[in-house]
Amino acid sequence: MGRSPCCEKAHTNKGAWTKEEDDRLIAHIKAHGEGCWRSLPKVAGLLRCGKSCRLRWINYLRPDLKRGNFTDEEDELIIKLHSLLGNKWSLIAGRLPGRTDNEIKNYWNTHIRKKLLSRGIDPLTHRPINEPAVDVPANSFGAVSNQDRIINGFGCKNQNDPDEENCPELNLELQISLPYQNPPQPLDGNSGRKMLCFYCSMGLQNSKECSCSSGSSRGRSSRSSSSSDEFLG
DNA sequence: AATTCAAGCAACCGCCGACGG
DNA sequence: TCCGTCGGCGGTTGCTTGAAT
Repeated sequence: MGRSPCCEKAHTNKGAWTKEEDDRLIAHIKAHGEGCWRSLPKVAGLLRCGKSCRLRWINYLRPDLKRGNFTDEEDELIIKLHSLLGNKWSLIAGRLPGRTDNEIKNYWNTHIRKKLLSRGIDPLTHRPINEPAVDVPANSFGAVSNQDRIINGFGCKNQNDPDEENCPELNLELQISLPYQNPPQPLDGNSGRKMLCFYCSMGLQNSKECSCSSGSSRGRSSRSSSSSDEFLG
């Protein structure tokens, strides 16, 4: 007695998607929206598993996807988020508009891991590689010490009292907020570039510590709940 | 020019939690 | 409360492409 398969595998295509399949999927979603993935293939006339359709749409066909290389800013943001969240790719992707969890996961494994290794940082723990081994759980999420945060450039220690946290906002007690979208950003007077404080770069515009601005409004989706609205609240 | 190897990426697999009956 | 279904997620696989020999 195993779990029933997600679809009838004997009559589904696998492997790379053809242009025709893509077109069918796009046309169907444009006409009917993202409805029930399980029934979508049948309705759309696709010989594909519903999961496969969903993956193809989310990772490749969605119109709001940002294709192309990652910027240095995106690199650094991914590194910061990974040090805080671990391999929670969907959460990380939520902070990078136009990027998908799969894309970020692949990018991490192929580029950022090497980048960190070349800096002498263990991509798993975000610790210096030659630092004496400490008892670190396999999952680095939650295992990142204050020292690590300082090492990685977002120290939150109170300089006067190392035992006191200055950043209650970084209590990532698994309260998830929605991806922030285009918060108001002050301009750097010299370069004209938009400068974000750390809190904004992490999507924490509502943070008391935010030095950029206040009162920004953010988009909401149907999945939001009153508790998850208050990220780190 | 042919072959081998490695890197990059799209797609698949299986597990888990949420939800509804 | 239990059970089945579904969507979503993270890990992994395998194909494609380009570099090296």
